Amino acid sequence: MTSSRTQICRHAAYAHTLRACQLFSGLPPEALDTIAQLCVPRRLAKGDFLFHEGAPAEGFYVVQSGAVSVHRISAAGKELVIAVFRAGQSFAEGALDSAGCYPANARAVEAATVLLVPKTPFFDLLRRSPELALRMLGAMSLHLRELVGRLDDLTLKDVESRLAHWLLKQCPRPLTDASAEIRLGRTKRVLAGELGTVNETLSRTLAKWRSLALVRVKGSAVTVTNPLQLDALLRHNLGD
Amino acid sequence: MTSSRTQICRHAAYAHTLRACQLFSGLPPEALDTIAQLCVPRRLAKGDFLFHEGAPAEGFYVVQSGAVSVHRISAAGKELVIAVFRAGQSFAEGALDSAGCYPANARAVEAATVLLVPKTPFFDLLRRSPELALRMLGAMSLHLRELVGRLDDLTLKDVESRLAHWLLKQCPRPLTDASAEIRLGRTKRVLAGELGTVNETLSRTLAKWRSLALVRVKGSAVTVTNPLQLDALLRHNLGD
DNA sequence: GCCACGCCTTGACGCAGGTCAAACTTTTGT
DNA sequence: ACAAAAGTTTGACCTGCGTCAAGGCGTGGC
Repeated sequence: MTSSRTQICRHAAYAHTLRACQLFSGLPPEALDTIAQLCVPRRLAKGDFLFHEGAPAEGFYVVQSGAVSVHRISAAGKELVIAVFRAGQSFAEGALDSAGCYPANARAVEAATVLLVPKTPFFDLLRRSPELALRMLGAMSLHLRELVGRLDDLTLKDVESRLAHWLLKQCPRPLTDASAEIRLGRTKRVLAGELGTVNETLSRTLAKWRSLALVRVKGSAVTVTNPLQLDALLRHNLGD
Repeated sequence: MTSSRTQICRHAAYAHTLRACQLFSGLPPEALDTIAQLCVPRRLAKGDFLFHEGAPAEGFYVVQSGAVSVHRISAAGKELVIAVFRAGQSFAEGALDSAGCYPANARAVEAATVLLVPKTPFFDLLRRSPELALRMLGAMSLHLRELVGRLDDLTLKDVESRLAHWLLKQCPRPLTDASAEIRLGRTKRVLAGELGTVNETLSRTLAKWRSLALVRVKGSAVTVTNPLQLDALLRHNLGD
């Protein structure tokens, strides 16, 4: 039957995606296959929601391609970006616990394909494979760390520092004076959101830096003329 | 030998503490005993550090009594409280992963006793007991949720709303007009820290509410005269 | 080509709330 | 019990940044 053949072919592709994922890399092939059997693919156009806050959790996800933003929306209608996940990353592992509701929204910020790993069967798998469970623990621990990082990004630094920090993270070699062009890959309004501010403030900050010759801006590409200088500014803002 | 007797007695006490902990409650007694065997007690005076950011992780902890604050210190020397843990709660489960460094500091905000569950032997236990691993996953997932909650607490609301929200969480029956006395159980400075502000602002907010007869304050006890009114104020702050 | 719509930029303005300082109160150690 | 230390309150001040509004720039439709 061709259908079973395409089936097998799909599963092989899934297994390949899973192997590329931090969470599962290095797992024995048969384990990957077992997990691949469970996976359900989801294709998302830009802007599509994968799930909403409070919706019953079906499982967790692995990104095959594109980008998915996990965020919350406040009562006042403002959006807080918790994290953006790209190919090879997994998210919503927290959905595995009993409560069974997603605590945030997920929406594709660009066209994306993801694999859903359904909760219940995966749970059974976990029960039988401590090794896998340990990996899940590792992944969640990592998310915990990143979340903590985001927390003090948002609370301990002013907008200027956050932007400097973000730009330096994108630089290939941040601690040299080699100028680097950075394609934002998103609208400035969205970037502002990720940094916990609004586009006007972002614009002003870039304008200020432009006048100091720290950066050059052309459309949605920012050239950091001298990463070292930017880093110095960052340190000065914090340490003083 | 008396020493072995006191040993056994200690372990029994540890097991008791563990059972009282969300993470382990309902586990079969022999499992508790096994874990209790591993535990190392730590006694902390107020202000003592349990561990520092970047220190090699020895394991995770269960609070027996008192309170421990997990926090980071920014380059500028400011302190961000990530969470405060009290009797029956466990923390630093993230330390179990490979990296092996604590990502934050832990300090007793009041005199406390905690049990250290050392990483390596507990890891072996996990490897043999999927059930236990699943519980750990649940616990971490919970922490993840709380952290997310903290994230938008800190970013989406103003201080007044955060305090209102916090007080309402402490009310036994938040959506009635039954006045409730709330013992803060911590210094106001610490509470301010947990809310992401400073004591002056906290003080001012309470003063404002006092003048509106929303609360009465006596020492470190706050009486919410009418939770419904406070809730209305909260909704107004957000929704409008 | 031209219009319209969305983005980006810049200026003006207001305010929540952090900092500094000074007085008062409560807790703690001896 | 008393002094020292820590916590709390209040006032005055200042600043980062969010909001509103007005104009410029780029892109796609027709």
